[in-house]
Amino acid sequence: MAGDVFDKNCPSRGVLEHVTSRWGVLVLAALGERELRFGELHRRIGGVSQKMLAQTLRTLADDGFVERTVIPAAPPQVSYRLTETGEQVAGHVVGLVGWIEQHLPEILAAREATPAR
Amino acid sequence: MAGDVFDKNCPSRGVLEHVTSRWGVLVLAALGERELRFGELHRRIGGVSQKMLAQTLRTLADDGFVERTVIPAAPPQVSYRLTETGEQVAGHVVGLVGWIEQHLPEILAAREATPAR
DNA sequence: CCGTATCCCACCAGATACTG
DNA sequence: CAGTATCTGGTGGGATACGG
Repeated sequence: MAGDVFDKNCPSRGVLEHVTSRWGVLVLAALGERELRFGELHRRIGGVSQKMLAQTLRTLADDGFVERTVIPAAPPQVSYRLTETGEQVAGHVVGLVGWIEQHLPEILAAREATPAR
Repeated sequence: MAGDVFDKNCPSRGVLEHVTSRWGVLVLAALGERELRFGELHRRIGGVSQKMLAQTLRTLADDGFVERTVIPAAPPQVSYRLTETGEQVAGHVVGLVGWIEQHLPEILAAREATPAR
């Protein structure tokens, strides 16, 4: 009943791609810190367009990782937070991202060492 | 000196994209189990083309996560294994992938629950 | 067996403009 | 503020064929 990502027809592939998508990772990492509004997310995640942010939030919401809350007001406010399962995936993502940030120097050093190509 | 993935100009972005790329995740997960030859990787990771597998292995090797070993023989053998830092990233990736495989049922259930769009 | 070389295209994603 | 609409192009990635 569990998935197998090595099987090209397994639906876990899709989920994995949503989570590890270019902006998906960063959205999960950002929401892993705290609940954020659309505009806050937009500012927090450098370089993301409104279009891609909205699209990414939608697929993550569809998979049940993110919850969207509309606060009726003028101007309107929409807030995003992780669901319970969202917290769990985000935990793994945050761990991965944190590791990369920490070890960036040695990775860049390895790249320098790469001979001509 | 550490990276910041939320900064669009930080090089950690590039590393993150290599690691979380469509095939990068699966290569790391596969090599997390054991050292594998090119052909074995090709069979293990369903749906990957030779081109993308070679390309992915190259960028992961450049970042110092994977080591390529040529065994002179006829027919030639080329083996891939994780480096020490590679073991560490792969650990996080394996954790993430494993979580998704385990919780696939509830994620799919959440999708079903998604109203019309 | 382990790749590289070419060709080609879908679609991901950016830019810009517009709306409730 | 929080999006959607439209247009457009770059590139990730597939198919096929060939070479060491």
